[in-house]
Amino acid sequence: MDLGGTGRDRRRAATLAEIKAAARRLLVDGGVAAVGLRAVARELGLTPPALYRYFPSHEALIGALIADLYDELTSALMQLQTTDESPDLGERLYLLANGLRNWGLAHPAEFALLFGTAVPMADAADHNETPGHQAAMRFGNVFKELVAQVWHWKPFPYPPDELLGAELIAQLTAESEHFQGMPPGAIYLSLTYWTRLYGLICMEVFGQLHWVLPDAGAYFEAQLREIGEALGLDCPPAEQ
Amino acid sequence: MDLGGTGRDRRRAATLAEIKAAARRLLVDGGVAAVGLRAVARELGLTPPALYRYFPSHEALIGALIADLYDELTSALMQLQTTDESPDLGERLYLLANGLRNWGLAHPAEFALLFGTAVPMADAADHNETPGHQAAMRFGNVFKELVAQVWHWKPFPYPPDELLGAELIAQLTAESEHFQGMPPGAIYLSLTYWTRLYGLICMEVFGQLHWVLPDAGAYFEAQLREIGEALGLDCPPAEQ
DNA sequence: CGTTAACTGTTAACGGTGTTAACTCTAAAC
DNA sequence: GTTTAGAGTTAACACCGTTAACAGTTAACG
Repeated sequence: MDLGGTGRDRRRAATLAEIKAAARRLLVDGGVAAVGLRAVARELGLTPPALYRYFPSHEALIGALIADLYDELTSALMQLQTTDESPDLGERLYLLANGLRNWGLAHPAEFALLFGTAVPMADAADHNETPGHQAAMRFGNVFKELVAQVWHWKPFPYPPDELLGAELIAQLTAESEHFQGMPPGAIYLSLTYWTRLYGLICMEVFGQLHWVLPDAGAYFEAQLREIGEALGLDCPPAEQ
Repeated sequence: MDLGGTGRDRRRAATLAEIKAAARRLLVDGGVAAVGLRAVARELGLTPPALYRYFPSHEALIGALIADLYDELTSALMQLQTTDESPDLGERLYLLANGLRNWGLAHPAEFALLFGTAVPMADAADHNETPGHQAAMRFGNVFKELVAQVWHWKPFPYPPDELLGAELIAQLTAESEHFQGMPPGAIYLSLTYWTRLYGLICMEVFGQLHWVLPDAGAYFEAQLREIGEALGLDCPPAEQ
């Protein structure tokens, strides 16, 4: 490791990292609104226009921050899996779910930046190839791949096609290649797992569950057990 | 109705309504960021400081807009129920769920303002008695009351206490009075219904489902059928 | 080595925002 | 008919993202 060298591009990379670190710092205590171009510049003793040598706009800076956060979350979840030695892939899914929740609870501001109100009316069909979007795809693939592994490790029973309807089956079949050849009914159950997990964590982190449950931890555990059993996984029972 | 009278307080109420109408208009095409104090003033030919005769701050204006939107959504959902003549309360729940979804899809900007990234780090325990919060409570009560009516109309089977764990049961029991005396297990199922519904609609409206399902309508229908059956309700089958 | 070019940072300025203070005018109140 | 409260104005402040023109340093090249 030859960090801090005198090379010019290394100095550039260093200040670039400092910028993103300052942006992260401002994000943590102050929310998304607090990470402004001038605030970041002020944080490291620079004048605002200097940042334009590193990012073409404020939006680009936020985008880079988003991409970094996605990658950080992705690698954290992947490391959580590889750490697990047991061959029980269901347990890995359990670890992934809890890992995502714990990350969100530990970093609410970052979580809000990544998952709060994403593209209400942006061009969805268009090829928005922003680095943040690519990082989000890599993040989504972590779940996709694990759930496909779980399926091929121990195929779980899934609802019959008649129960889901022809249109939904058609859509799910089109996505089969992205799920390593899983049948549409199994993809449906996997999607249910993801949807419920995502909704639960968002509601808890964003505080929309506090007005009915003071501590959503026990509720989350119960829900996780429920959706885990829907995938034929045996989960740890609730402690009495 | 004596609208448009020459009274001074009536003139005040009229311009107040105009302000909120302009804010709503800006919100619809442009998102939350577009509804600025100066933009609203510009919209109705006033100078920015004039608005301070009606709202103490920009934040208060947004708050009033939020409260109005909550009330609009609440009354829309309540009217949807009272319109239903049939004694099948399960169908009313189905109507409520679809009504919420349709409102979100029809008014994505308003939906994002109400349900996107709410209070990531705000004081939750403190008595934040903003009009928006009160309106949100009234909105939540629509679901609470209907689900309690459904329970007393046709009690549905619920998971045994041992399966949920002692801690969760304790929390749910504490909320029993808000659910008209429903047992904790039934409250748990009701909460599951709300959680899944909320998560589903948020993901669809915010476009976080497009990258796997082009049209989430069929998926929503299937999920609604699933969580409806969990409450012992017979839902319309999927059309083939 | 000396010159040139690229890069990093600066200052000054523009238009935008929310907000305040001081002032004018009009319409209700006594 | 005088007084008073309210609605609206202008001017200004501090902040924001962004751009243009300029200075200093540092690498590259003949």
